[in-house]
Amino acid sequence: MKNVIKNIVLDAAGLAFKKGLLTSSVIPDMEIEAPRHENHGDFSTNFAMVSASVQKMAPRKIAEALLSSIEDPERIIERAEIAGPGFINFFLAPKAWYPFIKIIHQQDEEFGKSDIGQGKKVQVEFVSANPTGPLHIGHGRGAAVGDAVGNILAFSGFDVQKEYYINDSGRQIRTLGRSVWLRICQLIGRESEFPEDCYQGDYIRDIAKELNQLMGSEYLALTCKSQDKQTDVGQLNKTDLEPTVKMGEYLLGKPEAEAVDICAKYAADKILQGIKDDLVDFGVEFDRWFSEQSLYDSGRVQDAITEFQSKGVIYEKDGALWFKTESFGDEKDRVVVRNNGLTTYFASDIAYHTEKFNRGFDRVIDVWGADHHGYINRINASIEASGRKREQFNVILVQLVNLLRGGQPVAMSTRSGEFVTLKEIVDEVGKDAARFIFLSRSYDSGLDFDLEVAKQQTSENPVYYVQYVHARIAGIVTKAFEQGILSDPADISTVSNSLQTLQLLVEPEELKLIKILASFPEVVEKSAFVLHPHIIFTYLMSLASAFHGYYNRHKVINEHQELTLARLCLVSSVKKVIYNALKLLGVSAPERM
RNA sequence: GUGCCCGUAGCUCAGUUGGAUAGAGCGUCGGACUUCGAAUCCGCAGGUCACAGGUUCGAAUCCUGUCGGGCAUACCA
Repeated sequence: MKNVIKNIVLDAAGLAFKKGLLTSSVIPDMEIEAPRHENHGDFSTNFAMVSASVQKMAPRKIAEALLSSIEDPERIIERAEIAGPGFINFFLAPKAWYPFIKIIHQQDEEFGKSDIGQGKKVQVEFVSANPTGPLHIGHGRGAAVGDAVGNILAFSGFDVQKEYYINDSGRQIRTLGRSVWLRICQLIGRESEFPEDCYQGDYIRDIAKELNQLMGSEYLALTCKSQDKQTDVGQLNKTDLEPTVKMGEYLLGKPEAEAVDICAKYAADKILQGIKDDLVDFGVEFDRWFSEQSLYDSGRVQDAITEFQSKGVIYEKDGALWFKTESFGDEKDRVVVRNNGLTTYFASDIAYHTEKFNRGFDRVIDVWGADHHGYINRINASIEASGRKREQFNVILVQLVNLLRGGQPVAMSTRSGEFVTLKEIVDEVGKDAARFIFLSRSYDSGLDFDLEVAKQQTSENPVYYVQYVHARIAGIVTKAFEQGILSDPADISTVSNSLQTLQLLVEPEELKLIKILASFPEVVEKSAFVLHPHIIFTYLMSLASAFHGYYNRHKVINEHQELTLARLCLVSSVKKVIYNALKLLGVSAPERM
């Protein structure tokens, strides 16, 4: 609709110039927007104000010239007026809006979809938590944001791939192995200290216990099974592993380094599997799980370093290799290979991001916790150094989540291993409530997540407010069938074709509802453009509010047959849009609650 | 010290490519169910948009500075 108005304005400007009412045919960037206040019309443009300097005329004079040249054969515009410093406000005729109901019924689950992405390949990488422990609430927010952004972009015509980067290489994995190994040692009665830098959580004990009890044959079965996975749980010298020997005893007979290695691989695989399960329960599915180790195995890390060396952006100093990130806007240069010969994480990150673009993505989006913001500059540097444009890479920084219970902060400490996991949260409050709350606020702001509020089935909890609309409408439609008003589900969409019937929808609340419905595609587009899913949340709240207000004031099923049909048609289009919007956020739309 | 994010109603936050009288939820108080689902609605009250300058027809929005909060500042991962 916005575009329709824009074209009318552009045509009018051209005509006004032709008629000599305007002095210039130049049209500056103008805006068509839906004003905040209803008495400012359905749409408003600042055309006259932004044109003042090129036209060398007063804004109001320009507005008058424009209005006198407007052609509107369809009579979409009921009236237009000049207001304030030179705004032109358009009030649309009701009949301009009714066709949207038809469009919604026709397009159904496609309504809101667009092609602004033009099929461009976009990768959204998110969560990517180290497989050294279960996901916690912060990962949950990142998961909800990344998943929703991916959905919104896909709905907007991008070819989206969702990816999880597994940090399955390096020291934290060895630490993981050591942690499990030491717990096994404790289990089998061998005195050993448990250092502070090891993972303290109880899940380490559980894994240790499990691995310790595993028979050789069971272990072999597990490793075989995981061979087809992308994560490498490791090659084991299988020849000397007795099927009937417990793994604990077996490991005891091995050199410690090897035992730690086996523990690391077993634990990482186990934890990763847990992460995958938790994400599935949270409604998040990735297209690809990408292993950091694979970058080393395939030589891509070395290739990336060599490539940058040949481009002259990597140099040697103090026995280490440095990437000239400072010349790309970073505070200082960064080490990629330490003087002990080991690569830093940055090295594999460079290789990974190079690899992403080599896979053909036009655009790469990373979702990170806000505590990683210091890495933006250096990854940007690597993107530019590899010949890509900085605009092709976006980082979404997700601020921290404060977990509360009844207003009181829930103590969490990674060091002691005492933290509430995502799984516990999903188990307690449900996937829908958790996701909806995660997406309720801009990820630029910290978020208070109160478990008690998230559990409440009251108006304090926004997810029910919106889902209730969907269920309520489902209830109304069911009722209409029971009363014989409808005999076939197709009846409703048949009505949507009848402008004559829809014209019975004259209540202000009805027109307001239709206008909100009609704006959904623009809302999705904006959300995709700024990569902010909470815009969909805000939209859902206003749509739900408009519906509830309407419902409490007017009867959908009433004594007038045709009006009833028109209203059923309207509310079922509300239901469809609620469904589509919730789906973008990964929240279900129940028929009954 | 430096960099990034934030500062809007009592609380939690929308408002972000600059627009007109700054919005919503919660909380307070008062109303609405023998009628389609009250997990709902209606009404009242609540503001120096942290502060001070600047940019212009116009600033919560952009720029500079100050104050306050969070995060980050490794040849750690």
